[in-house]
Amino acid sequence: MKNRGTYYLTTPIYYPSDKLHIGHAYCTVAADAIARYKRLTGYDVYFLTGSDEHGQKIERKAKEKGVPPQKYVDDIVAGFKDLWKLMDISNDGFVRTTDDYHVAAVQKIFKRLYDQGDIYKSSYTGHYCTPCESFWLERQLKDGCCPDCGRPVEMVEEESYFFKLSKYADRLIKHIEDNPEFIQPVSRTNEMLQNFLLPGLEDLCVSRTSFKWGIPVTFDEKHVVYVWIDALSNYITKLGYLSDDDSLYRKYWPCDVHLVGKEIVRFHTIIWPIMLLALGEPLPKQVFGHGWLILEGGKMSKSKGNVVDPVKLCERYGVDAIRYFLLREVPFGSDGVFSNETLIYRINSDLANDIGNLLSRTVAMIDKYFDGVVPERGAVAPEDAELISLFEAMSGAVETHMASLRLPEALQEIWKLVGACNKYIDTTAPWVLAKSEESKPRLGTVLYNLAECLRGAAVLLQAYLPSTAPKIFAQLGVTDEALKDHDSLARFGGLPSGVKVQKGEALFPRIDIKKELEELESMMKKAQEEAAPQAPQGEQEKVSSNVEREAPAEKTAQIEYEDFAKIDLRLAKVLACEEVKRSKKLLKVTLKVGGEERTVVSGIKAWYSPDDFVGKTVVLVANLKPVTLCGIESHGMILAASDEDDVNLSVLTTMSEMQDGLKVR
RNA sequence: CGCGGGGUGGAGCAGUCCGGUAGCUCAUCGGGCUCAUAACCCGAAGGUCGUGAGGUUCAAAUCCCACCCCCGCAACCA
Repeated sequence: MKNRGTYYLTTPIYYPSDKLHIGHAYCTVAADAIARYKRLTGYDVYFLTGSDEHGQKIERKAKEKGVPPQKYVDDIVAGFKDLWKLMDISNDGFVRTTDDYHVAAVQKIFKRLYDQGDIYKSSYTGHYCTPCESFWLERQLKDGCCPDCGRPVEMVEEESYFFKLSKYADRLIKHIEDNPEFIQPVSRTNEMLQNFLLPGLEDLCVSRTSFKWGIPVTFDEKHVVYVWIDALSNYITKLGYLSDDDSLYRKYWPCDVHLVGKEIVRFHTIIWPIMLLALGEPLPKQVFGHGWLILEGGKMSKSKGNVVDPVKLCERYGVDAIRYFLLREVPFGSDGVFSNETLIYRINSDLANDIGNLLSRTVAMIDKYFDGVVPERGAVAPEDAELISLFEAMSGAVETHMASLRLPEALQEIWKLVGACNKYIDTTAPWVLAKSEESKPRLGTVLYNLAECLRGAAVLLQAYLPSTAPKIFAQLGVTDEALKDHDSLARFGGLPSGVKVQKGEALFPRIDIKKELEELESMMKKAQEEAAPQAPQGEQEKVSSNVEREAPAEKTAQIEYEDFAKIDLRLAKVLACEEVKRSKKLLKVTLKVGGEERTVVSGIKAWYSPDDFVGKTVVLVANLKPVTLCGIESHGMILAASDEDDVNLSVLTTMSEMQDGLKVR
């Protein structure tokens, strides 16, 4: 096989605050298919995935569980590795940000950027807004006051290190403009330029003192390195960057593709390249932002959660069925829909009906008419020629699509041949040929052609369905490794006559969709009932991400009556209500509370129109700290009840008419 | 007027840059075949291409204008 050079690709490193969901699986399976394809076509591939293990959220979760953070992440990351093993992921490396080499390299990178003046300490001297609990940079202030609430800010000392993003912005803009391939799909390029790069970048906060679970800054022990430098640099630390042995780095960098979710394109196309520019290293050739798997019906995720668990899906339908679905269903650059129904339709039509059945009928006929021995190939009839040219065009067509990472289209090319074979059977009608001895040679040719086409499809399928391809080879009696090689696709006719086929199990059993959906339905109900008492550890409706270190919801503990009494609940009458412009969620409500009039901003626009409200009596948290939302100061909070997914929401009111201003207790 | 993407037969999409028979997959209906996993093959029905009896043109899904709706990102569900 020819050697076409190196190919380095990565997935994001996932955050082990929870188990992985189908979206992570999607990204990793896509990367795996690319990696396998590149290996198949003669590249020296390095495929990296991993885990991003630091941060406040992990620290907190570990504490809740009562285990050290390291132990906590060890357990979850073990689960990551199990999943990738289950899903036949062929990664060459797995980077953990708690690994020694990573920690050491990050510290060196941080120090280096500091030494050369790209990272500087800025002790936020001054601009803290107590009500907002926010620090502000000098230039963010409005007339010297908090840009959020407009109050004066206090001078408070809270130090942090900053990275001078703006210093390299011009160079990055030029690079992006000169290299249209850099951000894919191209539509994202505009988004990055227009929204972030051209308006001007803020310097980036790259250290924290508010938590400990991170990589210490060597020259300032109070600080740990914040997510950006810690997580993004994984792509080079794993290759030995700044270590004693950086041979992998020298071999594989710059990266060919960073495959990332569209939500983190920004970090990978702005922060990461600027880090590399500052380090004087070459930029990755491409950052590809894939779409999401959207769960059908939007936010019904938690109820579906148990089925969207990739482990459960693989157990139920088989790894390759799930891989196929993921690779086939999400179009280039946009989102795909996941539902049990679409999944089962895909499995049935493409896998069971088309390719599975094709193999089954082909092998069965060779069995029946030629005692299981692949027959000789005779003269080429016109309908054969058509099939053969399709075969010979296939690998090129797949290559074209793979070059721009259009995986669904690549698969479709293979299925074109599969479809043509099914039609070919109909046209040639082997069962008719079998009736007379004189058409036996023709029958042999037909069956040979079918077997050879299947072999060809299987060669390419090694990249996408790594456990199915060998099954096809086995049934066709293909053992010679050269016949599994990509080079063998250039010319039709590689399969030798005389080999024995081996009828086997159906590749993909057909699923009875009605029964299956009913069964899933009842499973779901059961799981819901079981899960009900506990806090649901939900899937997100949008999936795939790392670099998401937000504070989690706390469990509600019991409180004393005195605690409750601190809350001043009052009845309030709605005098006026209007929509807040430029806001999807907010209504501005004017309330009468006893003798007092107040303005409250409430996030209920999705459920109520202003007219619903005027004249109603609502319950107000009257002694809540005021905040500014969308430029309007809100004095208090209106109580409302809502279900888990915020599908239904109702504002609380009184059963009978009561005077506003009255205390609620 | 924050930035971007999108509205095409029942569903999901292609076609729009470079105007000229509206195409694909799935579902539906009819037929064919029997090698095969009730699979496969052929055919049919089904579309005012978001709206404006708007502009340009011999000709608009495609170009121009106005408006409506959806979905992301950003900013705020106290």
